[in-house]
Amino acid sequence: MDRRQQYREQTRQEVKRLALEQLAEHGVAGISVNAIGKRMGVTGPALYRYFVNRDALLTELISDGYHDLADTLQAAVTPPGAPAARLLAAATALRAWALAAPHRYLLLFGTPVPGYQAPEHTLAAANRAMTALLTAVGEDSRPPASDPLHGQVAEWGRRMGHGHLTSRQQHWGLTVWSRLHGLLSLEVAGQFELSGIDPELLFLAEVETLAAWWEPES
Amino acid sequence: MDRRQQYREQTRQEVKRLALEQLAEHGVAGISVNAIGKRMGVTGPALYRYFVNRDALLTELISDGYHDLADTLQAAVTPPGAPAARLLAAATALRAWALAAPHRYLLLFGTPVPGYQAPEHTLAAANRAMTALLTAVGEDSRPPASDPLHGQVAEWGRRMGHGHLTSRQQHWGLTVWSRLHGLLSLEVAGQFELSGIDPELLFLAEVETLAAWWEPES
DNA sequence: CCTCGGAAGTTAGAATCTCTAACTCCAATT
DNA sequence: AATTGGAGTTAGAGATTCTAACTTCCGAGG
Repeated sequence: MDRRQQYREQTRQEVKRLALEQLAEHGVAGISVNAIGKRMGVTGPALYRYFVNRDALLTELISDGYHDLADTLQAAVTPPGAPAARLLAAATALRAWALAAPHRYLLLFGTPVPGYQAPEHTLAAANRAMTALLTAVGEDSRPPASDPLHGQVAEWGRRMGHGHLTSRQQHWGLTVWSRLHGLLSLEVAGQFELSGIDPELLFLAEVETLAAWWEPES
Repeated sequence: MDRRQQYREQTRQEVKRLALEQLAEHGVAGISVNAIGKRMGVTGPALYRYFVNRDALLTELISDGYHDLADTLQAAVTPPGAPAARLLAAATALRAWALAAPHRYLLLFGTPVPGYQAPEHTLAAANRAMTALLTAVGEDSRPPASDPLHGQVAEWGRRMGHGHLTSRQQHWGLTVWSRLHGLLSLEVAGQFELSGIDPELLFLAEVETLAAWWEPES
């Protein structure tokens, strides 16, 4: 890489780092090109050399976020173990990741950015995160189902590159994901704040319920 | 009510109506005081006679939203029936409500508005919605549990005015709520859009799983 | 019926934002 | 050494929310 390009990349990273700080402190609306420039000791318009506009910056933050989450989940499920243990590891890692930067979690999975349309590249990152979760789900000895739903899920899995799993496993993975996300998004949005209920206990109870899936059928 | 106050109230309602239109069309960022004024044939600053600031307007939309949702859920669970049927009714009503105005759903349960702090009045409305859902949950013949979690839930239920239900029922209600919200928030945020999976089937499958709770224990 | 107080609306403007255009300047490459 | 192009600057357009000062006008009370 060219020396110019190195500096350029360095600056881009610094912009994103500061943007994440502002995101953490003041939410997505706090990500201001002018403010970031000021923090870098530079005027606002200078940054338009590095990002075509504010949305492009946000898009890149989202994309990076998906990749970071995928790495985290992948690391969490890498040590092999019983499915229930892997699920617990993945769920715990997911929650830790979400709570470490709530605004970033919401940036990925909350209210979508108005004009934003996920580019190919981002979808791939999102898929990596999903695949990591499906890895945690793993085995399944149940007979395959053949609803219309399972057909759609199977087709989706083929396109996403985890067609080797049964559609039941993939559906189960989606269910795991949506249930964990349900609790996490409520927690991160502060809905439990005044309730006196510890969201962690709620979360762990849900994980336990999910883990029961692998116990012998009744 | 004074005639002046009548006009005033009428204007306030019109502002909120237009705000909801803009919300539906362009998201929360599209709610602009100036734009609403223009649509009403009035300059922007005129509206500050009716709402102290933009946040106050948003807050009122949120509050109204909770009340509307509570009414909807209450109506859905009013015809008595088997628990599973009531749950299906409530879940279907909730989904219909969310899909009828996705941006409004996100306004209530998505990324929180930056400076926003729910006023007492809003919490009461939110509680009404929760109570309607708990009504759908209804009976339970399981023995009570005594985790720390169930203690917190029971305490919360007492404060919220549904202390007559067992903590298990209340916990179950929270679970129902978070699972439905998990799927709905993903659907409303457009996460299933390119997957080829029909979110309704996913939703109904989850409702079915929830309904199985009332079947005799294994 | 008539006055008058206060509500409602206007314009002007401050402070913020994103983003464009034109310009300067410096450094690396040729 | 000359040139080219990237990086930064200032100026400014067009938004935004919101305040302040001013005008107009209507409903309520005498």
